[in-house]
Amino acid sequence: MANYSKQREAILNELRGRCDHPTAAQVYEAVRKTIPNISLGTVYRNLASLVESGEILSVTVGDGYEHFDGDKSFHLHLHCKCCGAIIDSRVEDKKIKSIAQFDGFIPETSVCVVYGLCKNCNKQ
Amino acid sequence: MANYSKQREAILNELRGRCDHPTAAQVYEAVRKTIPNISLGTVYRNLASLVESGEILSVTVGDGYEHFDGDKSFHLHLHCKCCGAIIDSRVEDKKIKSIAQFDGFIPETSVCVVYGLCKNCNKQ
DNA sequence: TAAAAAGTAGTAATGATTACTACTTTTGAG
DNA sequence: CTCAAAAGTAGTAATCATTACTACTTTTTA
Repeated sequence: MANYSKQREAILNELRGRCDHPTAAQVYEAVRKTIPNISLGTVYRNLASLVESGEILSVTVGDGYEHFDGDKSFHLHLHCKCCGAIIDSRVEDKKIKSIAQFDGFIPETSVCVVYGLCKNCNKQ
Repeated sequence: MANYSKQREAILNELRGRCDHPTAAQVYEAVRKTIPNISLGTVYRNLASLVESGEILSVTVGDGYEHFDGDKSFHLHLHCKCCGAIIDSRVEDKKIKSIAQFDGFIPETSVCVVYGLCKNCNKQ
């Protein structure tokens, strides 16, 4: 379905090689060092297809940008409303509420979204 | 800080009186039945201020719209990639992975974001 | 190895959201 | 009460992250 392309490989490698949550524009800037004439549209298209195929995650925190995460292992994203940081938190089978004690972060609200197929759509 | 306005009250009531996750445009259409000349910009501004004050939640599932939730109690949002439905799931102190059995939903990936203040910003 | 399928660069267009302006409502001190 | 400052609103214009489009290139496969 999805053919190989060096652009998509470079985008995936870039995301897997860093532990932050870059935006499309930030991925673009980074990949340009390897593929100088890559197009921003190509970055957007490949990020979307990598999210679609489940190879990366899309993280939205309400700052006006879509963020991308090459780490699919389950973890929480602590978003500081003050500085805008997105901090990874691994709760490893503990209850979600236990994040209260994580590294001094003061949680206020949380939103969890699980992506998949609902009962009806799974039947079809 | 935030003065009273009948527009914001109507928006908050609308969100608390329904159990889905409407977009700004859907809230606008609904509130227009009560306040016919309310402005779409007013809806956006008040939704943002209600999120800011923690009275409602913003839920993003990657469909290009910001969704709003008047129910602040902790629950998961199951987003069907096929029909686009956003289904509430109350796991009530259970482990996140247990959502696998929820009502026939087939989970594929999940993204949890916790909003609050990081250690550094809490100091200041 | 050639043609169909998929992908790309570069640019134009889209549209959800935000900003702006003149006007109205709310608030609270006098 | 009352009136001015502060906050909010309607209506419209502007923004800008993201998507669509087109001519061209790369990948796939028979």
